[in-house]
Amino acid sequence: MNNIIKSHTGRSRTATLEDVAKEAGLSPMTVSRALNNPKVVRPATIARVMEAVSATGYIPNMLAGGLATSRTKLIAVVVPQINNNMFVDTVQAISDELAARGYHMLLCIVGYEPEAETEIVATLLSRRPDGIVLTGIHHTSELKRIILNATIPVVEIWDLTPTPIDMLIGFSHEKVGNAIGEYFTAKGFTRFGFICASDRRAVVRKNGAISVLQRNPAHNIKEVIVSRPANMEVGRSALKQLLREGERFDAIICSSDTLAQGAIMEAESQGLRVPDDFSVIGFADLNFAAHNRPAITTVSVDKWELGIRAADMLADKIEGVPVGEPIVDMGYRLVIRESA
Amino acid sequence: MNNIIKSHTGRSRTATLEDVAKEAGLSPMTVSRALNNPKVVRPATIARVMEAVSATGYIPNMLAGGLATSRTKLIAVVVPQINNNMFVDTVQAISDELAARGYHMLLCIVGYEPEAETEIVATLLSRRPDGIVLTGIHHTSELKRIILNATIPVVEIWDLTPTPIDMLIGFSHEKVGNAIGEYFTAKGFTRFGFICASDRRAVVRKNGAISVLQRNPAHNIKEVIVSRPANMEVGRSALKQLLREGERFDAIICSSDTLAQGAIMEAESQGLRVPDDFSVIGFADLNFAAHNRPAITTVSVDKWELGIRAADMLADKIEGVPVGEPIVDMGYRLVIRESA
DNA sequence: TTGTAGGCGTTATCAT
DNA sequence: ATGATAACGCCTACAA
Repeated sequence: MNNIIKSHTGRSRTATLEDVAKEAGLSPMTVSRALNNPKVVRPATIARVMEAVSATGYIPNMLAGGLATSRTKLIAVVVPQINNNMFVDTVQAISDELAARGYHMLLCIVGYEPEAETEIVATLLSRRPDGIVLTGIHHTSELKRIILNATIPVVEIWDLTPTPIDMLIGFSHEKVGNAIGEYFTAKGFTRFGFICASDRRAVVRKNGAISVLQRNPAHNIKEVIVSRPANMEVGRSALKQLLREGERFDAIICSSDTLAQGAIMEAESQGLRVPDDFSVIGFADLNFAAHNRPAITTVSVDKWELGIRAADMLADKIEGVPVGEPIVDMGYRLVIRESA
Repeated sequence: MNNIIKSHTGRSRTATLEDVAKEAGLSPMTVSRALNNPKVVRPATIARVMEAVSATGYIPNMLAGGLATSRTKLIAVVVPQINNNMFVDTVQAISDELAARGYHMLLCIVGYEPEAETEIVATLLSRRPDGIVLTGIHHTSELKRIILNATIPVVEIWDLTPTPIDMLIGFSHEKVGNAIGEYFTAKGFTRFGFICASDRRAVVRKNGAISVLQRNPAHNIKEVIVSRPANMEVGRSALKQLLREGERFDAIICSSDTLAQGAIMEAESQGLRVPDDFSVIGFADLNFAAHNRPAITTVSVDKWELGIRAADMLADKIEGVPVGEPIVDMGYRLVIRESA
């Protein structure tokens, strides 16, 4: 198969619609229609086109197509991190669903600084994506301005607010925290240690829990804020720190299952037993939580479904399919296992 | 700021170079140069342009730019999965490095079937990426044909072969297996259980180990091949399966640290001690391996550095910077900790 | 240092 | 059902 076209300058280039058209003895426009809107083309013609396509090794140029139609079939996805287990499921779900609907995913990993996010999104928009997924609800006003100006569908994920930029799917971090607080209040616990990542949503969960725990006058709370990444090692050393001064706890409340796993490891390495000596609770129901020893009590959110639905909301809106509620509360589930 | 331009049809559109040019009283070409090649433009002119840019809210259109220059500043990255901990570090490293060099990342998660990969890469090429990262060295010949025809720089990662498509950075899975086999041979172990993921590279590692272990006539090997995803739960149930018939082992060889962690959990839940009752070894040195109880003995590869260098090789080649060796062996390191 | 003309590869629109 | 023409927004190449 000879599918490198020699241009008149002698340089080889990749085949274009026009090359295919020549090969098939048709006009470029007919070839374009055969490829994108076959219903309106005679079957025999389509066959000729297909033959010419494989003869020339034609691969459509979506830059040109996008320029002509203002539709790129590109979705930009902006997340703070992917190597912390929190967002990978959601990202993979978004990717899967978008692929199934004929979109490609431009993935941007921007860290936790709104300013960095703003700068990167501005460059992203120069790709003219059909839609954009943003993590969280806290963005610079500059970012909001840029996005609104681009008049592009947006889904914010992983948080909740009555005033999203456009669409939103997530859950209330404050209520997650409240639920944890209520669970331990009901148990009559009073001495708490928090191991909290230094990101905004983790802090909201922590404060949600504290606001409930404080209703009990006997409450006693110690906090350790850990820097990212919130991995197991960090969980271990945070617990070490909490335990250092001989303090005793009823429960250790961690802002992720990874930190909880680390805390449990550290406890056991100090000869303490979870939940006998104290309880440990995590967050997110990461894939190991149910199978840890002890199995980790946690608050579960359906990260996969969240991604699927975010992708669908976006694709629906782009394609003019009526989107139901633009604000979706995915809820959460307190999953009681062995550790608390 | 009034930055929505009304076109003559009355519809609002986003600003173009021409809008900026009008605003600044210059030609579009001068604006383009001020933005992309400021050295050749008078500073005062640049200032006028910048003012007009922010007055109009101009965001460059890279579709048009890419069409004109045949350079997109886009890199396609193709990986089988991201939610198994194996590839996330590498992907994030690639993303970081590409961003630093002014590229965006089109991420495709294609699973483990070469045919699916082929199909998706074909659609990817219609974005005219400047380069492409492929995971592994096993691709369909169709894929190779398409890619060679596109004459686009390629880096294959996470494996080694003398005959890559273009460039390559990775390590030898067979040698990783050999190293594990030799380690246990030296210990005089003879009874082995393998917990192996059903992916091609994992199987190569396993066979690399077995080929060494078999030199000892007394060897005794049981295998469990687990289906993806290779998470902790799967590791637990695989060990359960190995132990079911009362069989005893000297070592359990797992194709990832995640499986190893699961195996250890299961062992302890059955009252067995690692490494007292048997050793367990993993692979990849995932972030929890060093901090597990017992700390997991594993084979470490520098996943982050691999990603950085893959991105750099690609960017260098694209930009005409001389790339050194097109085939880079990242090597591996047997990290002996507590579990074996 | 700045401007003009033409083309990158596709599709919308109007014509046949 | 198919074709011709004119955008889409930018940049290369040449001109001033």
